[in-house]
Amino acid sequence: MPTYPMPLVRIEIALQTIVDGELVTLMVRREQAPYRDRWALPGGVIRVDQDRDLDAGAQRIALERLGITPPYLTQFCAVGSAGREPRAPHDWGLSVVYRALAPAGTIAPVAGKRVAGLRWVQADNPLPASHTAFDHALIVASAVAATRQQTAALEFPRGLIPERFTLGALQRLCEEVLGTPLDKSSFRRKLRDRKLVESIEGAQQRGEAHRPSAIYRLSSGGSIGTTPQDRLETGFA
Amino acid sequence: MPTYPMPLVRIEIALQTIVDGELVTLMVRREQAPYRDRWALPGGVIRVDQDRDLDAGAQRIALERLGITPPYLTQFCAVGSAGREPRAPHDWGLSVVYRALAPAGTIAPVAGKRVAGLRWVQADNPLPASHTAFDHALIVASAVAATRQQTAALEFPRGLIPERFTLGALQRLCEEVLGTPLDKSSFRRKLRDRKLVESIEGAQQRGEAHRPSAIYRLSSGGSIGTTPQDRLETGFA
DNA sequence: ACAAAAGTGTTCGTCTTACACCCATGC
DNA sequence: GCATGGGTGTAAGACGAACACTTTTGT
Repeated sequence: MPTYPMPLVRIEIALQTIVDGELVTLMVRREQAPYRDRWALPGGVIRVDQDRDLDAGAQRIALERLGITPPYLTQFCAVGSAGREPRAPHDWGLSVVYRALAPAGTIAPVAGKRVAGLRWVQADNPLPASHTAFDHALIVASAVAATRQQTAALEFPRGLIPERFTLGALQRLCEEVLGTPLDKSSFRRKLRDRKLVESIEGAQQRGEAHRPSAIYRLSSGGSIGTTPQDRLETGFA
Repeated sequence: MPTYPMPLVRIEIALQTIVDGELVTLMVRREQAPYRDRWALPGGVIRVDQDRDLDAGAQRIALERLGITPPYLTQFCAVGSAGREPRAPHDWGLSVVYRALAPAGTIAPVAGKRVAGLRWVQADNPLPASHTAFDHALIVASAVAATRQQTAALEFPRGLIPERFTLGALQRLCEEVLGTPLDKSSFRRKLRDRKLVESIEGAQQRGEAHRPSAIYRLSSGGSIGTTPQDRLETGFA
């Protein structure tokens, strides 16, 4: 059989976290054409000699470009067409987009290889299409919508949530992601009914100017994802 | 910059429809190694000289392999790793999986290029892993779960539903997809409340041995998808 | 008349929402 | 004491499941 020219395969990463009480996504300024000096998702080319699979490639690229190993990395979508990769045959590029989530303040990406600058972009104040590269503005908006939808359904996007937390902190986090206030009583009842969290024996948050709070963690069984990738990984649901 | 060897990029299609009142997925018998003679999703290699984008490639491959142009084709997930493509450098293959849906009886795929045989696989009676290729058994199960979840939420997977239908037929269709009976009154109330369907003026289904029924179509606004691809296409939700 | 499916209403229980209220702590 | 957030209870209402019922056709 003949061998056909292949697309250039890239991985892009939409890293989301909370900064100043708001959901933000990391974008980087491109150092090279196309779209030089415009803002894009951090990403890189897959290396078949280094990456065992797509997930491993995403981890490598996060490390190379941002100097971090995100705790939670999940495949989001793939976009591919002619006209997005001048280095490839027929200008044909394929990007597999990953979504990465990290708890507020736990992650400090630094500009790595071929990255001219970093910037947290607020979910509700996106960059105009004229300052962004490819269709990345659209992808960011879509990734934000996904994170909010998960949060609203209390399918916690694991990575965003610290190991140990108080219920108040968890509620604040959700409110920050969603950008809307939640009812305390309802929030807690849902957590209880669906057994999403479990209290850590004896642990207490003291020292604040108010009643001490119990410390919780996500319960192991809780919040099974419903994306194709989740289903594949868990052996379908 | 150096040019790296690229993965072999393929598109696979999970074509689903209703056969004999059951949700089924099409699989094909492989003519070539690897996994020769085992069952896999129909698919093919992307052609950067022919396919404008991934969607166009999926359409071309459906036509070449199955002789059909599915009315509804939506990206599902991407899987890629070393060890799944002997023809590629480092045995590295990347498959973008599409889900295609067609109303019962509207589609008659035929074995096309490099396809040794076709087979409808029932959702609740899947082929054992020992007879399937790659991770395609897992992907099929995952695609079935996605279709059922959409149906249960009355986010109709457009392609499965004919242009015009009676409410009874629509309910039967949902029951066949889900494999469980539904309550007529509840079903209709939901359709009404959420304005998912609209009746076609004056049209009636006559000639059956019972009361004639009104004819409906999906309302234009109804049932916005929530997959990343849906959001990208509609300019985010 | 009868079967068969269309189409509607009604009841009952569950889940959600919104709000009010007590509790424990640091200052 | 009092401000602050933790933690709980409750009444009103929305929603969904289950079931009974009437209507209209062809045979």
